[in-house]
Amino acid sequence: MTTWLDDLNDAQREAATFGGGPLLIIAGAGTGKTKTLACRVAHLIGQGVRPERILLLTFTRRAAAEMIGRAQKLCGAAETGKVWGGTFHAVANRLLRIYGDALSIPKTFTVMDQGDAADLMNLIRTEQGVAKKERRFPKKMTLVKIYSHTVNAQNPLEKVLAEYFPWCREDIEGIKPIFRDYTERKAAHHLMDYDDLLLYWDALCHAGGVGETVADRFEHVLVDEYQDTNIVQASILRGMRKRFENITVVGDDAQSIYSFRSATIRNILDFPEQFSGATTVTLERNYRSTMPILGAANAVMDQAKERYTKQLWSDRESGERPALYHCQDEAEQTGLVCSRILDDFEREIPLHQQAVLFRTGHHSADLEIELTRRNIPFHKFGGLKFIEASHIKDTLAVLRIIENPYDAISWFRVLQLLEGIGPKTAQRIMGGLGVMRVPDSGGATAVGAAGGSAIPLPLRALLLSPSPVPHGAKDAIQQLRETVADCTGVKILKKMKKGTEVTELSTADEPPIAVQLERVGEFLRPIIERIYDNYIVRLRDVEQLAQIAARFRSRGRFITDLTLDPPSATSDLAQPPHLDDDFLNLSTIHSAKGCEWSVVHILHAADGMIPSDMAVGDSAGVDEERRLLYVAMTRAKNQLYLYFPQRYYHAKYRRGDRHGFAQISRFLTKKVRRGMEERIGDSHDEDESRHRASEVDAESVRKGINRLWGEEAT
DNA sequence: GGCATGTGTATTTTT
DNA sequence: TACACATGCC
Repeated sequence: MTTWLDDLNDAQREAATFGGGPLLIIAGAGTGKTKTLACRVAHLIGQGVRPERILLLTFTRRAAAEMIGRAQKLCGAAETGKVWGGTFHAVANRLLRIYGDALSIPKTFTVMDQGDAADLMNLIRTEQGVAKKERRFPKKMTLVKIYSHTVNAQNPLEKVLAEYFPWCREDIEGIKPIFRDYTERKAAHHLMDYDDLLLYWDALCHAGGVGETVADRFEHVLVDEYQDTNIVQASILRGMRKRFENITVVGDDAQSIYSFRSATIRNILDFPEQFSGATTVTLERNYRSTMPILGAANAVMDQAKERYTKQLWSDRESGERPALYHCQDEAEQTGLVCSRILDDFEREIPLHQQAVLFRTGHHSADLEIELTRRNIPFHKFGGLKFIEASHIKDTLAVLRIIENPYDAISWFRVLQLLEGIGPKTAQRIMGGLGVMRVPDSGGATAVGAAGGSAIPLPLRALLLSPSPVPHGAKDAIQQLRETVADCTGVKILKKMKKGTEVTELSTADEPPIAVQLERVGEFLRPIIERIYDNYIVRLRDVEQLAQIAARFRSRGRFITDLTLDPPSATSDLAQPPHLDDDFLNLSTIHSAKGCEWSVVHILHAADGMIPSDMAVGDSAGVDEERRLLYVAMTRAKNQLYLYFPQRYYHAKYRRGDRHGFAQISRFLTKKVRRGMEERIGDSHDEDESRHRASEVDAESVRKGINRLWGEEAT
């Protein structure tokens, strides 16, 4: 028997060495889920399963890489890296590029992120003129959300509107044709949104013939974070398991926090029915947190009406109780967090063992400023991403029209960057180039089979002919033309034939991708300087993008990888990573999933923040916010701090006054707080906060006095 | 008609 | 901050 199995407890070992057939592992927070799954992979390989016949579906690429790495260490097999690991979306992309032919999907399809989807939605929305009606029509983002909900939950539009978007119910007749057009256009322009990746994978594995081929590629399928999968994903798994019944899913219903992405808890609850003969193993022993932390987290979850009963326990009895700080306002919260972090750092807890968690990306804005001021280095996960910045999208759009010249969204974006070209002219030009014309053979091979030498139609048209361009934009178009030519290795030759000038194209090898990006950067520089305020930073970002690109073999891989697995922190881009650097972690709670730290700080434990007042409309929303707090609390190993700023200057609370008083999060009930140590965040530790305290106005002084005999803001 | 520019406003979470 | 919408300019 392999010795590493001795490290596992009984339940973990049962799961890791389970023979075959469907297996459901209910794994509470910190119960060694990753370890168990990694051991299972190692065990399977040890049993002679070929690594490339194992499919490991995780929530992020990072999680897959970590598990495969751990498995490799355990079983020592060099080829462990051949395990297919990644997110559902990334795996779908990989399979569709191999087997897409069967569904007439062109190999060079472009993956759209949510922003791209919104752009396309907006284009159609404007064209159909629905926006002009007297009623306010749903905005592009709302349309994308409605669409995504509809297809991901496989729910009729009417129901989705009634249930999640009741204020858009009357617009249903306007929405229908937009969605129809949206679907058609994606096909015509070789575009796939995130939902398509799943839908086509589902179609692929349920198709006769090719479906068996795809499914038989894998002997074992393992799925992590199963509580956050949706109906389509469950269907994919059924399709993938028509012959081999070997499927393992791991999850925790108490940590389901992605219902906004149509994840349904039913998948995990109904697993035994969907895969008959399933064995269930429950992991209840928590190895992560001290008992006081676990007790507080359990007390939060005890408020939930419906839940899978499992009692997490830990033998880590010692340790402080979680602390709840009542602060005057956000400034005091910021000061306290900084002091605590530095204190712990002094006590030799490195920064990377500490994390600050919050509900939404901008909740950390004030803290980020202060951290920067005090020279405390940090990485931020979640929130606005590098890739979503408009100048980065501009850069990628140029690459994308070269990669997939039928990508109308990217053309539309790029053309409008040129001075003198707005939406109308852009569309006219696109018409002239033939971007809107679907290649005749209908897709499967039209672009792919053309091979390296032939230039796809729209590019050819751009390089050769002066399509209808307003005079003012002639120069700009010429710049674009030269950029595209340089990036594709095409030479534009002007020759005289029979007295008239003829333009010819000669193809050569494409320059390396780093060179292409440099060229695109050159093209964009004057544009970025013209249209954006803080262009210096943005230009630097574009340069940084070129650095990342250099790591990729092909332009296509680079573009797809960036949309499917965007760098989650700006610092992911720093290259090469300095391992000895110590960074504090800032993260949205969603992005903190699966992580753990010695010390965790949770900001803004106020009603309206956690739970977010966007989510308190129905009880399901409130339940999910509660689970969110639970996830945040259970990230902590040794110390947990929560902060409740009582006063907000936010406009939302403004009612004739400059500020408003908040209420403490409804989840921090008396019972929960009994397990915590409540502290008034005053100025015992630092000059800084003493200084702040002296600035408070009379009202907060009275407030502060009241707090001394326990009266709370209500 | 179509584009550039200015003003007001609403902002969750992510593949 | 980025977007939607309105106005003014060519």
